[in-house]
Amino acid sequence: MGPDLSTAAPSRPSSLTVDHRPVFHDLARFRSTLFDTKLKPHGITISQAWVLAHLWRKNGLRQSELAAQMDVATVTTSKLIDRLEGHGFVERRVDPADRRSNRVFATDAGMALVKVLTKIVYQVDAVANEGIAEEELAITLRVIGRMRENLKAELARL
Amino acid sequence: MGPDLSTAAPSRPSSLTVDHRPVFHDLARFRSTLFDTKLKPHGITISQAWVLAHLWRKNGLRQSELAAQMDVATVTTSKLIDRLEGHGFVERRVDPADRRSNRVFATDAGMALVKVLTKIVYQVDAVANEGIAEEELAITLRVIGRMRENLKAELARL
DNA sequence: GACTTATAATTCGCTTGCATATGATACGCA
DNA sequence: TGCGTATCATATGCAAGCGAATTATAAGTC
Repeated sequence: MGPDLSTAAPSRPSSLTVDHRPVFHDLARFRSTLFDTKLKPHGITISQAWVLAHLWRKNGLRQSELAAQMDVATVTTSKLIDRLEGHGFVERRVDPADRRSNRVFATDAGMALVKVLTKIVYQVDAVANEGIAEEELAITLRVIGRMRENLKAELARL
Repeated sequence: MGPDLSTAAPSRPSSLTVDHRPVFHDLARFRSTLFDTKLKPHGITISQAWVLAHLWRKNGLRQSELAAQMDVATVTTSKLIDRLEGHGFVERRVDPADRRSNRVFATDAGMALVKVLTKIVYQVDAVANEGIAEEELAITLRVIGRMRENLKAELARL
């Protein structure tokens, strides 16, 4: 006889409280799928689009800075940039001051996509937030942010 | 000049409200990483563990039923089961009543891992929920669940 | 100046996810 | 009975993550 997943009553709410399934994981997956569907006509994916958003705020970031800002491994940004570069949304230039580094610059076409991303974020949020009270939505976003920080800190500690 | 991501003030809270980064995606990623770290000594990943949790509730599910319950493509379960089977946590038996189907059965070793999973879920939640009021946590979990349903419905509609 | 150590990016190999195509079996209907 | 259609699992190929190993360059130390 295994642990009783169906009647477990934790002292405080946990992710199992919802329906004993990985809600956070599912939610992120569904969001990504919807984003990718909406972005497909523009030739990018949601992960690639976030790279452009970072470059929009500060163009010419080094790949390692990009990785740090996105909390992602450098190898991940490396491949994202490969694809963005392949479509002409971004270009790599070796940093003359440090020849190990690449500076990544969004092209005009790349910059234009940030506008598209912003619009689509609101579209996806509109779908996701349907039927949720504004007050509770605000609480949720704050709590989610805190959870991310908690987990990030724990992973850094390991 | 692109859209002003830094000062956009939507009429109601959106995922951009937090810090203009993909919080939901980050959160799921961090959770998975932490889960996989904790599960590694047991020889499974979090995705594989959820398969076992479903079999714990009803052993002998068909792969397509498993996929439907997990809201995942059948090809995904197929490969998860490959790996679980390779480690002896699960076994496939052709359904005598429908020779197209496989019935998937968790072994004793597989069943034992569900207990481990449950414990680790509470551990990860404990980290994630640090410093969050119980009332707000409850609201968040309910809201997250609703968001998942909203997105799932939209994806089904497309 | 030579040596060691640290950092930047990439390559390789792995897991999870998707879409699409294929082969095998089941089912419905004429 | 047979034929078309639907369903189950898998094969293939792609994107996004990760860790570990590798190469090139910088930086610090003796």
